[in-house]
Amino acid sequence: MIAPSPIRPALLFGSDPTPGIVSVLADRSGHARIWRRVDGRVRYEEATYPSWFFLARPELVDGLPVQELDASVLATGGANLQGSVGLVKLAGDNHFGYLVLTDQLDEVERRVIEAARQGHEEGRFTEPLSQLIYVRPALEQYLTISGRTYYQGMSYHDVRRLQFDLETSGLDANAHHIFMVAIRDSDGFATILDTTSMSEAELIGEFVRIVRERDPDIIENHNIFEFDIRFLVRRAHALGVPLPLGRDGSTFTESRDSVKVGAINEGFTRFSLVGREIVDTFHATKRYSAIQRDLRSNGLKEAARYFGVAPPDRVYLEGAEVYPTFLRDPALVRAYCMNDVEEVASLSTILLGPSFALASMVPKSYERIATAGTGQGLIEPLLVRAYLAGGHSLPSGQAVGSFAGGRTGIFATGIVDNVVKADVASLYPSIMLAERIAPASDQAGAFLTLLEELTGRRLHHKAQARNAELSADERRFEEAMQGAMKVLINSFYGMLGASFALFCDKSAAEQVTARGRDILQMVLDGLEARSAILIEADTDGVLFSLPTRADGEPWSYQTEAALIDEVAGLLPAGIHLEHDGRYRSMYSYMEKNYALLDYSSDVEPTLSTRVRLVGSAFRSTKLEPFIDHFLSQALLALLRGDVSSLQQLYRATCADLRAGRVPVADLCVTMPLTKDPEKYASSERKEEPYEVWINAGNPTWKTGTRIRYYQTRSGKRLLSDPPSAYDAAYYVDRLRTASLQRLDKALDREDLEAVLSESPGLFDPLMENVRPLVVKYVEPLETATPASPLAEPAPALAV
DNA sequence: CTCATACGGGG
DNA sequence: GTGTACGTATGAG
Repeated sequence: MIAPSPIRPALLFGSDPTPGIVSVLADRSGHARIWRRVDGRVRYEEATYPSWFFLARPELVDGLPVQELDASVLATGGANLQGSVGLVKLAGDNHFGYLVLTDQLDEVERRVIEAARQGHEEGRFTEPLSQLIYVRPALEQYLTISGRTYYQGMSYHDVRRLQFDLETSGLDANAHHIFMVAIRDSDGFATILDTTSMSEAELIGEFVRIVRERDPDIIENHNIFEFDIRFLVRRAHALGVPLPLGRDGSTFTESRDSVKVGAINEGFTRFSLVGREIVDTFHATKRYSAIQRDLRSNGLKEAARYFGVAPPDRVYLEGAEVYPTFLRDPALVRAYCMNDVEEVASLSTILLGPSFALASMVPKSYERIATAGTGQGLIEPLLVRAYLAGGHSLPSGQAVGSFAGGRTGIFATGIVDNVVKADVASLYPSIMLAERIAPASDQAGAFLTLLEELTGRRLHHKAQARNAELSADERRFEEAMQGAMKVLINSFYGMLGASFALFCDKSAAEQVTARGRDILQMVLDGLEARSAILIEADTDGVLFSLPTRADGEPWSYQTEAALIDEVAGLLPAGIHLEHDGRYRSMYSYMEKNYALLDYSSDVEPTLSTRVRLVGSAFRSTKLEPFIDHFLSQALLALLRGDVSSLQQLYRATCADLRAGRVPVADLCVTMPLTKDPEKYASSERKEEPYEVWINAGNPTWKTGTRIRYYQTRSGKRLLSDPPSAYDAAYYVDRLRTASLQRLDKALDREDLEAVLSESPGLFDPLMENVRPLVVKYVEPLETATPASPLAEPAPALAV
């Protein structure tokens, strides 16, 4: 545990530093149940607290036993209500001018809603209910008014995290069964149960016993909500096995919730346990890849490889192969299943660390912070806590509508060398601080105070994270704090433009983006004036290329940094331009779609580690594997300026195809059958995967079945059927079409067609003479993205 | 060509 | 009562 800092601003962490809270359950009658982990042991405590809500019209509590209270009771978080309803007149003239305190929230809220309905009927006021009362979930009420948060003084190593993974005979809990479960936790426990030595019911019972014995604070897996828990609950119910996994012996509860992925809210069914937090690395992965566009799939295996945490001897099995493999080689599937939970443990360390640290600041449960948006999800609860403690009236939210966003544009496509990335550090927060831009409704001045506090503290934590005098655990704690603060700092702007956020302010948001566009333009002008070739700009950063030096020497980091410093000198005070990466070359394909080649590739030109494919155009998971592989190799050759290699590669691939040397599995597409047979039959509309499956003599299927098939001369054929010769001409054509499209911007059209030819043509250019193409747009394709107010600038996750 | 619909993940 | 949103691939017309 980390001792609380002596200067610990309540604005950021809440006023009560009670350490070690790992879970809380609060009800609407003012009872809170608290689990704390102190020195590794879990203890249970209870507390009482007043429920609260903000109110716009005091007459809505007329007829209730109202007791007028002074705002000073709020600072101490207490009020002795004893059945009465506390009413506090708040300072300032924001919309919600009153705070109501009660220990019978159900009854009081019901009465207020009834009074509102009557008021509407009698025409005394017309505001919708949301403009009359502002009420939060009970758990947030407890944390907000008590000033407590989760995980004070804890590092990610101080909580016990348990990962479990089911292996099943299929995806449908009504038709399939569980045959294996792997369980591990962050304190070194690991075990595997399977049906070679017990029944499915015994396996579930044993799983329950182990989880209760290990008593984890956090339970994790990849797609745990949509798959593992749902499947477990269904099978346990069918077999009559109880699942008392909560800390009070209760079982899962279900609720509809949503996870914020980029600008989007995705619905999901949340399963919850009393006293424990449940988080999903699938959600975390999706949230990451919505921002960082070079993760190609959100699947566990792909994500683990991407973050470099896949064990070197990792066992890979196709989903459909898992159960058949278990029947003949259970040991192999045990290894596979244990690899899964190990990867989940590593992924959550990387992706959920910032959410963990945020939970020590924001008055919400960790599991909800892990799915929350940034503006309304993180900043608003901090401001509401500050307003509540300060006894200040609260503004109400409204629809914001669209407004002009960041400056984005593409200035050149093709293959460019000597590429540098520069970006303005924390552009929007810096603008808000430099220009003192805050919501007009922030009468208490909390917005900029918090932002300033966070900016200063983050630098401190960042420095401490590199302080060699601290222990490894302390340094990890410091790193997590600075990462969490970075997320918060980048979230302030998002709240301004978020419709129905209490403190939203369209005009303030517009001021920020307008100033941001001006500043980026200054950067672009400054770079161009110094002979840089602009490639692409997006909100707060720019990719540009430097022309080959007159003396033929390569550019060094130092000269690039000096150039950026020069341009930085043109910018207003408080705005910092930084060198953010350098690349040997780049293939600029479309806006936000490009490939980058590291300088280290000169030494070691290997594929996967040296070429970074960014953007959805390169992401398509539906390509046949051999095309996907070819394109990566082709891009590597192009980025190295080696057109002959590209041609050789193309010809070799075509020759392999024609000679029947390409394994059929590399030619297959993989498609899911997501509709059940009845639904497909009634949809009237023919879809290839279903037709292939039916034509192969399969009248029915289970939903979720994934099939793989390839093209033969006589039609599509399933990989699982007896093998047949594939249609080489078809695949040569597929290769050519896909390559012509993806490499279109890299070479002149005629050159590209000559390079991608199977045999030499009469008028073909010599490969030595084919030069990669660069097209500069005279009129830069400039845009001020019609702002989706929710598309916040990437709150880059600290990884 | 344009328009409409389904998909992302888990065994 | 507001956020069923994003970008892409496929099939139908």
